[in-house]
Amino acid sequence: MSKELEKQYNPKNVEERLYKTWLDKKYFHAKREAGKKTYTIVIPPPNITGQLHMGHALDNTLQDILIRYHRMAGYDTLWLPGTDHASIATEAKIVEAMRKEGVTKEDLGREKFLERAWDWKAQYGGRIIEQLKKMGSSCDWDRERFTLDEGCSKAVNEVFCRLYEKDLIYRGNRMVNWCPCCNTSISDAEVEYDEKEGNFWHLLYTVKETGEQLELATTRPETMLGDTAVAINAEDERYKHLHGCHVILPLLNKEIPIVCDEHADMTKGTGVVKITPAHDPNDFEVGQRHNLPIVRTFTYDGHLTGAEDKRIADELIASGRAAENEPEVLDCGKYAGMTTMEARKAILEDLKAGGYIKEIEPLKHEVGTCYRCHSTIEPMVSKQWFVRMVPLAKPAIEAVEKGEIKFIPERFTKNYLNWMNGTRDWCISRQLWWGHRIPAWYCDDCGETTVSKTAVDTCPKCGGKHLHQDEDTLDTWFSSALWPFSTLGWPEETEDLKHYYPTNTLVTGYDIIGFWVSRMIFSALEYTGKVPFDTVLIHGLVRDAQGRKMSKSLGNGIDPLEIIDKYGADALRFTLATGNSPGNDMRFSDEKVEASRNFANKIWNAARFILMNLGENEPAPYIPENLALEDKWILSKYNELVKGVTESLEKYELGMAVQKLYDFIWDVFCDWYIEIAKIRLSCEDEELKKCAKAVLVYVMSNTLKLLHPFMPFITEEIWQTLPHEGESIMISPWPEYSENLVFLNEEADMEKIMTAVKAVRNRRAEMNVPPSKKAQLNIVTKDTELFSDGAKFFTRLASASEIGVSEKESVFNLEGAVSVVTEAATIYIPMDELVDFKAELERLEKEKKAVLKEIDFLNSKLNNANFVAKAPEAVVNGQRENLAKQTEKLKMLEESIAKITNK
RNA sequence: GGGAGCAUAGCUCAGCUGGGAGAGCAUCUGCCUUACAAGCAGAGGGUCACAGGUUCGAGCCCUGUUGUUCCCACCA
Repeated sequence: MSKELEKQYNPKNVEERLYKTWLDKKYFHAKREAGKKTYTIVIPPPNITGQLHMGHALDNTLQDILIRYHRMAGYDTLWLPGTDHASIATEAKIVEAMRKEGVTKEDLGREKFLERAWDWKAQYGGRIIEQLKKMGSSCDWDRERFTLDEGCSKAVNEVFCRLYEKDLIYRGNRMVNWCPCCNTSISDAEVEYDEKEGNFWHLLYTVKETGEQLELATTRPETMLGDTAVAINAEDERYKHLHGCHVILPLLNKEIPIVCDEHADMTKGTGVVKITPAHDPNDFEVGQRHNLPIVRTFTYDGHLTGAEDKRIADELIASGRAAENEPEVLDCGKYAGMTTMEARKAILEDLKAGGYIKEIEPLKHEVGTCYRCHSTIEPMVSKQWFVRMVPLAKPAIEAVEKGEIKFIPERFTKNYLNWMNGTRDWCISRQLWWGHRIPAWYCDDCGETTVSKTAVDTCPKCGGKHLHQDEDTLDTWFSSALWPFSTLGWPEETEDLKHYYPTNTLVTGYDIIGFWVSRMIFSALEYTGKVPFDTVLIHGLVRDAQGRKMSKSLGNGIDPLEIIDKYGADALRFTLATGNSPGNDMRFSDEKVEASRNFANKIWNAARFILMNLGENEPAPYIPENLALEDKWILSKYNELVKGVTESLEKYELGMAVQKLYDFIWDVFCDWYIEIAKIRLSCEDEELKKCAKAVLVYVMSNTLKLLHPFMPFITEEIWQTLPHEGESIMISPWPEYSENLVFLNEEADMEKIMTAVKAVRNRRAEMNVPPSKKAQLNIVTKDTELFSDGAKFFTRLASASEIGVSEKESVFNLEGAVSVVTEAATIYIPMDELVDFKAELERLEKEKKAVLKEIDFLNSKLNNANFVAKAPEAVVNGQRENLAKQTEKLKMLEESIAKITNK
């Protein structure tokens, strides 16, 4: 038979072939269909530095589930893919690669360096896209974008110019976080705080006027050369006599003032603080308040400044071109050229020699580090471009407060609002080459700054022709912030933009709410006047089996591609989608993937079984006329499944949806329905056979559709092999809940049979009776018709040989029979030689006791007037029904007991 | 210092708006029952962290405690 499937599911024979077919048929391509509702997701663009890791795998699995579901549910669906140029991260990698060749950026020059960067992009950007495809991601690859491509760059320039015109972007000397390793400024958001061992050095500065020694403490003694004051609190009684006095800065023998400032906290240390406006954010503020000079003593690459540095700075200041807050530079003399750590050592030695150190106190403290290279951040006064955040944040806060954007789970709303409310001006310029160059030109003749979308060759102020463009590039997140609309063509009013914007769902990890989500929201509101998306689905981190973060340094990362190779993409996707709720971290282990792989295999074999029973030219799935009890039962269950899965998906409860599918397919369909269907499949009546086959095909085929978003490959492969209508499962219509498939009575009847079957199996297992040993069953029940018709189930599922059904008296000789009691029936199993009547009696008594307890409990509840009065009617009725059932069961138990005792 | 999450079976975790706790893995027993041993049929195992409170009723809501993880914050 041509339709025969292999005994085990082998993803390798399936995945690549199907993905290619889907691509060839353009199923992923969004066609802007008139009259259909749209559903859009833009991918969080992976960095071109990396390769696919588990975080991407999770993120993209969730997106693909939502996308595939909406596509089947009849939406005009777009999943827009792309990559991020990742300015600082990529540049660092390229510089590192060059270092191994002994080449520096400066050797190469900007142009050649950028050529190298684009080569890098071609190589690694392409690789990560290929990896996304291996996951089965149904992205519209015809619309693939890159944050540094022409359109996105155009959007970046447009935004920069607009903000500059509205005075929402400015340039100035401010305190920024400087990474001496990456040699660039970074934003506040990019600083990570690590706890490090350090010391508190207590230094002594001499007061010029009184000669006394003023004690102050610092964690960074190497900054002392840049001190331009010491601060005390005006209220501090200890130092009131020093107001207006000066201290002599050790080593430099320089006189600096003592100022009164609220920053000096009387309760901490000695209450005296040294002030280094050029190299500490707080001190910078103090300096501003007291008009203190700003003396820079560090170079931007983390060394102490020398004569040449001073000469350049002096020249600038002398030229009159210096901006506000332009720092002076100190020639650090013997310390010039040392790294900051070398300088710390040398300065401490000299201070010690001079008797300026009173005490060294060990201290653990949080040190700012660069989120990319983890070097210690040097706070520096530097001339940078900033985005004014307060006016931009306001509408972004309101949009979320008004519910125009929903976070799932909801608690991340607070996280977002905290971030937005606390945000300070955003430093967007980077001293890097790989990125969007800042569209600002400076006139060498008059110093005028011109910001423009296009290159400027004439100064609009003085008409001068000597202009140069700003050397810096923009923070990589500046372009990511525009991603939801720049990728759709903004600032042009493109058809895509009109059709697919605003997008619907953003799927991302909680770790970049501040970096990315918040910036997209304020950007979208400012430039497009609309929210960029209506829902933010937040997921957690994928950790290793021990719960540790996966990281390169730990070497505990699990490569998704290896998992796919070993277990298949569907198993990986299923693992990532299951047993996991929004916003929570999850642990990843091979055992979990194995369970998923087993599930795939289970489905595969269910399909094999069905196919084995089908002939050639079977009709497309349909519901036959002559439905049996079990057919109505499974159809009703299936119908509930459609409802449940759809509702869960609509509520973004993907883990819940997938759990429902797992339970239905394995426990309901395979373990019960297929087994029951075998009864008719093996009978002689062609009509009955046909009916069973039809229901099997119908339920299987439609359940595959429900599962398709989660496990796209195996579902397509099987669906194609089964009788079907249409080209592909992925463009077939999503199953709908139908009132015609509600069979509550049949469900209840089937439950009675199943409970009885389970009870018989249970008794047999307890007594270690192997399935090969068949036994008679004598069923005593009020539902004689149901159980008579259902006798076949017991033969098939409960190892029964003969079955007798009666309302009262026995059909068989019940000498030496054990009994099982359910709410609907008492079943006697004659198996004399195996029965220990004493044990049997004990067992029955035990069960009776349990039922009595239950009845007691229910009675106490129902006799509680408060409960009956206040609880919902349905709950009360439920308890009443249960009581009736238990009472019936009690009666039957008592009869069974009587039979044994009366013998 | 501020904020948030988590604490449920031996392990990993579900449990949606409060109506007498579930899954996978692991353990134990019996089965190669003609789709599947990556399987089938059973079993054992939980004071839902602790203490109060609200309620007819709390794993779920409120308060506090303990443990743990994360985020934010300029402590010199």
